[in-house]
Amino acid sequence: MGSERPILKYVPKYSESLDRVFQALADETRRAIVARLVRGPATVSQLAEPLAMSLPAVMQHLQVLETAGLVRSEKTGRVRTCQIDPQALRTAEEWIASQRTSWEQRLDRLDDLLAQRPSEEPTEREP
Amino acid sequence: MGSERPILKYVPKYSESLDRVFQALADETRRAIVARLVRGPATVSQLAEPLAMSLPAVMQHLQVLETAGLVRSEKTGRVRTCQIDPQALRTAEEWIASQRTSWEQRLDRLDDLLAQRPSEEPTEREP
DNA sequence: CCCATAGTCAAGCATCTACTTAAGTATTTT
DNA sequence: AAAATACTTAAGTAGATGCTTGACTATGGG
Repeated sequence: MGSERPILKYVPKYSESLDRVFQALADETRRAIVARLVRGPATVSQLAEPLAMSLPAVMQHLQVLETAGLVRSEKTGRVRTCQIDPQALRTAEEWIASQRTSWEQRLDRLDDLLAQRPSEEPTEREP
Repeated sequence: MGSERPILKYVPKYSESLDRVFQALADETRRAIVARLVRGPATVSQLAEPLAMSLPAVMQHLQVLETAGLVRSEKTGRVRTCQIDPQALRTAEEWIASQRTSWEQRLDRLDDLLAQRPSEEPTEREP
């Protein structure tokens, strides 16, 4: 109650695409598919082959990966060939990296403060 | 029936922790909490304040983040103070980076091949 | 002591997920 | 043309998720 933030609540909405990418990567099967495709294109059957589940299940995972923009695929004849699209992967990596950067910068500022004033009350608990 | 892989299917199981981290990051509210904590510790109420949901809902998100190892918290008196634990974030970043690296190495090898033999049958479905 | 604060616990509920099986539809291959 | 291959679609299901409300428990002032 102490603070005077705007009445309008901050409803996060700015990036559904990150939602989809992280959601896609949150499943081990889908990470396995990504890891496979990173080494080169593959057909649906090739992707399914080492996985302990039905073909339709694999297709559903592929759908999730495609919706997330992590994989693209193209059908030629009766064969669908899949490959990764590295852009979405980069987006996810960048979000994490930017958080880490903020964190590290903050630690640096903290170090500076502590170095300047060795016995001060820690600034930690938020102004 | 072309291939002769082992009957034993490859059941992915090696990293539940990546599951939990990516799952945690797959929600915009939780990413907002991480982004907030990256700038310094905060109490549960402070975290909840800009979010358009009930306190218990925020607690549940915090639970997810803690289980994923992204956040640690400690209760002093009646106040619980939360801070990020950057290690889990790094683990996720490293997984993504390792995939990107594999992808880039593969592209490099492909470039080499194409440079050596300019008019050969393409080894891949790749330009 | 009283009561506001800060957080917790427990149900309940509408979705969403990750599968499954069964039954298709195109394309080769023979 | 018939059979095999490579997906695709549809429908169903058990369990996980993201929220809610209501009741409850400590703590810290006044």
